[in-house]
Amino acid sequence: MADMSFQEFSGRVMVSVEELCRDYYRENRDLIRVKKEDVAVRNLVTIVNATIKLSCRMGFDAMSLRDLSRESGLSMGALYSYFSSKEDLLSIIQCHGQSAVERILRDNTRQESDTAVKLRNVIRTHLYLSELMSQWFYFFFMETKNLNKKYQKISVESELLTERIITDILDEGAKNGMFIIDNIQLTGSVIKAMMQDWYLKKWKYKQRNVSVETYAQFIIDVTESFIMKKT
Amino acid sequence: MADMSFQEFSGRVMVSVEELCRDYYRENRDLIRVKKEDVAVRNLVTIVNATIKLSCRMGFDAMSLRDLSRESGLSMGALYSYFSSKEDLLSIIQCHGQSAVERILRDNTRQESDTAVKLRNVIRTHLYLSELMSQWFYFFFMETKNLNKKYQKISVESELLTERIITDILDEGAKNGMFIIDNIQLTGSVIKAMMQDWYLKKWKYKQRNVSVETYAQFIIDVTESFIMKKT
DNA sequence: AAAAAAAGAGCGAGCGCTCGCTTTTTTTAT
DNA sequence: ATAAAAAAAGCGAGCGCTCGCTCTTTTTTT
Repeated sequence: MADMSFQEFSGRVMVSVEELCRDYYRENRDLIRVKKEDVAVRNLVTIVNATIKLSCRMGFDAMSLRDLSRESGLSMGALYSYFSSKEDLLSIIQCHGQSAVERILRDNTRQESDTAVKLRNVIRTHLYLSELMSQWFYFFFMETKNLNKKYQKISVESELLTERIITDILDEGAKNGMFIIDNIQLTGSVIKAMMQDWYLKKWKYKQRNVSVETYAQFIIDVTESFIMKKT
Repeated sequence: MADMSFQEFSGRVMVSVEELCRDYYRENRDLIRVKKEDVAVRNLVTIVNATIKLSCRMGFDAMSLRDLSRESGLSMGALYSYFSSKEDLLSIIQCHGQSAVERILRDNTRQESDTAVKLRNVIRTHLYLSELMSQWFYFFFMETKNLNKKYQKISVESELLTERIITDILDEGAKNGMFIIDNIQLTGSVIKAMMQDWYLKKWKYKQRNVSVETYAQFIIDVTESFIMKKT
């Protein structure tokens, strides 16, 4: 349900980081030198959170593994029990992180018959999530360029999927006569651009005391004024 | 004039890079070990262009000075005749680059009495410029975070100035009754966000064969549908 | 229940290497 | 011949990463 509270959302996200780490652990038991799942998952969560935090402050490239060691409280050797290279660590967070985001979005946008309501819900849900995971979203955006080709492709597909979710709704609305849209793909692109600004320019909106609810409503207003029939 | 051709624009931009380097050279004759202005400016242009090119490919941080040496055709020692540190090089490009952009924008958006026309011209001009200097704009956006506090502040002010140019026109239109706008600042923000998407997601629009003219017109349509009186 | 043995997890000095930057040598232009 | 400019060589610091070792926890034996 898209109108759920921030608290509910927040809970899901925290659970999600642990799930993400557990997924990674189970898929890579052979590479990870730590055998006990509980210990491994706990430390992975610490490592991932520390990486996101440092990367948002100084960039993943500029972050040294000694920085990460200090921030996470784990030694160099311990870190390398969980991943095989610095590049590997980046891929893990990008890949598993983005699929976690997709899962959360899917779980939180239920079926809805009215197309206009559906569009509003999707915009709001995306924005709420990007508020709660703003550091993750910022990380995804800024660090994609440092990935190898394979993971870069996955990242691009993730970007296009989000856009697709929007354009599918726009398409439905155009077909059932609820919306009037000349260029659906471009419309989807700019909606995504406006949503993206929320986490790329967080400092600006925070400084101006713009809440995510205000921003979401504004994006919805802009969108609807463009696609709804003028009466 | 905002409706000038791409060729005219292109010329101004190229001249501008040279001007930028000449300005920097004249202001820092004492620090630069190369005495002949012509030689110095020619090499500075090469260095700056190579830096932008490599930074957009791999990020400024990841670019080593040996990479830059290879790309520019100048030796390590020669490079350090032109700037005093890698950080210094970043600051030079950011600072002189952004003020060059501001100058170009000022020179190319002449006075215009009709507020609506003025708004259209500004949007189009910004987009055209960001197309011609897309690598520069991308560089400004991605590398701001690596600047020291002083230059970071300058960079933020540059971002806000661009927004201000738009909100001033929105304000004028709201006052003379041409536009109906509830939240001028947020409106300016999302216009800027949409414009920014053009150079942040260049790969996407190129892949879809969206021209900058098409995109500009679309942004103008979205904006006007939101702020113009519905008739 | 206590002691012994084994397995798991963590540590951090140190390796090879590349980085930003400097100094020395060579080339070019006047 | 002299000075300017560029190339070449080299420096120490800090990087990602490894590995020998220790400490902790669990399992086995008595």
